[in-house]
Formats: sequence, structure tokens, C-alpha cells
Amino acid sequence: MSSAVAALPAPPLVALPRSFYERPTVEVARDLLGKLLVRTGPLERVARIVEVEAYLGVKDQASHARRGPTPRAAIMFGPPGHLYVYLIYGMHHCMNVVTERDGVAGAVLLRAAEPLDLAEPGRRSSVPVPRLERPLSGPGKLCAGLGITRADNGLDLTAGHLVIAVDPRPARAVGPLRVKRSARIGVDYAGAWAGRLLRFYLAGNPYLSGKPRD
DNA sequence: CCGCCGATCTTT
DNA sequence: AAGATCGGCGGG
Repeated sequence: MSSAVAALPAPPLVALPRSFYERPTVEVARDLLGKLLVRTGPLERVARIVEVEAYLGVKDQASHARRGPTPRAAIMFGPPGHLYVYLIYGMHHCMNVVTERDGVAGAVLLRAAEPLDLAEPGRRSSVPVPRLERPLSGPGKLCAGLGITRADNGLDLTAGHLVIAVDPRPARAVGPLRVKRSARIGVDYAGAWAGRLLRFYLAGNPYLSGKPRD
């Protein structure tokens, strides 16, 4: 009998399947909280998503999809599980996850994440641990911290060097996920849609980008 | 083609 | 409170 389980391997970080993204955008947004952004390859980084915003289809007056499938926004109308990256104010990048079935517009803006690290000697199968690094708080800083640019636009998040995975750590080690919602940030031009509660965040998390924080 | 303006961030 | 900085989009 081999009852020695001292070196029990941690579960691998498996990319979420396309079916995760092929759902109503608000559901995907909520479910992305607490998930891990995993970048493999030369630049290896792991970050825990703590703040997101849902951007709906052509009716959402804050969404880039509001004017239909223009050259920039076309990707929001495409198949789910792909990355949508755009440049804002001529200097910052914002990264989104495309949602809804092919032909229906939808995306979730990733606004803030908690920097983590992979414990040795793991790599892809080891447990994430806190990382001492400048916060990834704010969509522009999140992209800068992960090295995401427009070159990554269209990336397939289900099979590549950038994926989103379930946090493998035991729930008791991470703590409960207290999800709250608020109006989205920086969309005051969107009329009635500016007030919709489409920002989701983990209450009290120290890495949130804006108010309210709890 | 021209002009406006933004799903931001940093500095004043 | 304002500036940096540029590409997407709409109007002419």
C-alpha cells in the first residue's frame, strides 16, 4: 500500500473551453472573477482576475459594437473565446474576452487582476502564490503588466500562450468569492446605459482599480 | 479628407 | 483639473 502522498502534484492549469465563453455576456463576466489569466512561453505570468465589465451588443450605447461590425469591432461579433485588444487615448491598451455565439456581439473588459507567481518546481502544474509586483489595477496597466498589445488581437484563448483557467488552489486557501456590481467606469457618454450595473468585482479586494471597492 | 473624441493614466 | 497622443469613425 502506498499511502505516502507528500508530493501530491497540483492539478494543471487547464484552459477554459469555448463553451465557457459561448454564453450570455453578463454570466461570463461574473464567472471570470477569481479565474487565472495564464501567459506561458518566454514571458510567463499568472494573474487572478478581480474586476471586469460586461459590454453587450449593438443596443449597448457604451459598447464598441453599438455602430455594428466596423473594422475594429468586428471581432466582437465573431466566435467566442478570442481576445479583443484595442488602443485607447493613443497610448493605452485594453483587453477583452469575446462572448456570445458567432454572429452575436459581446465582450468582457478585464479591468484589474492580482499578480501571482507559480511556485517551484512546478511550471504549468504548480500552485500559484502571491507575487510581489506592481499592481495590475486598471485596464491599461493590466495590459502593460502582461505585455498585451494589439499584436495579440484575435488570439484564441482556448489554445495558445494566453489562456484563462480555474484557480487550482483549495477554496479554503483562497477564501469565498464575494461578487459585487456597480456602474461601469468612464462611459458617462452612454446615456441610460451608463447607469447599468455591468461592472463586477470581488468585494474588498486590494487590487481593484476604481470605486466603489466594497 | 477633416475633425472629433475616447471602455486611461499620470502629473499639476 | 488637465494633458499626452493617435486611430477609429462619421460627416462633408
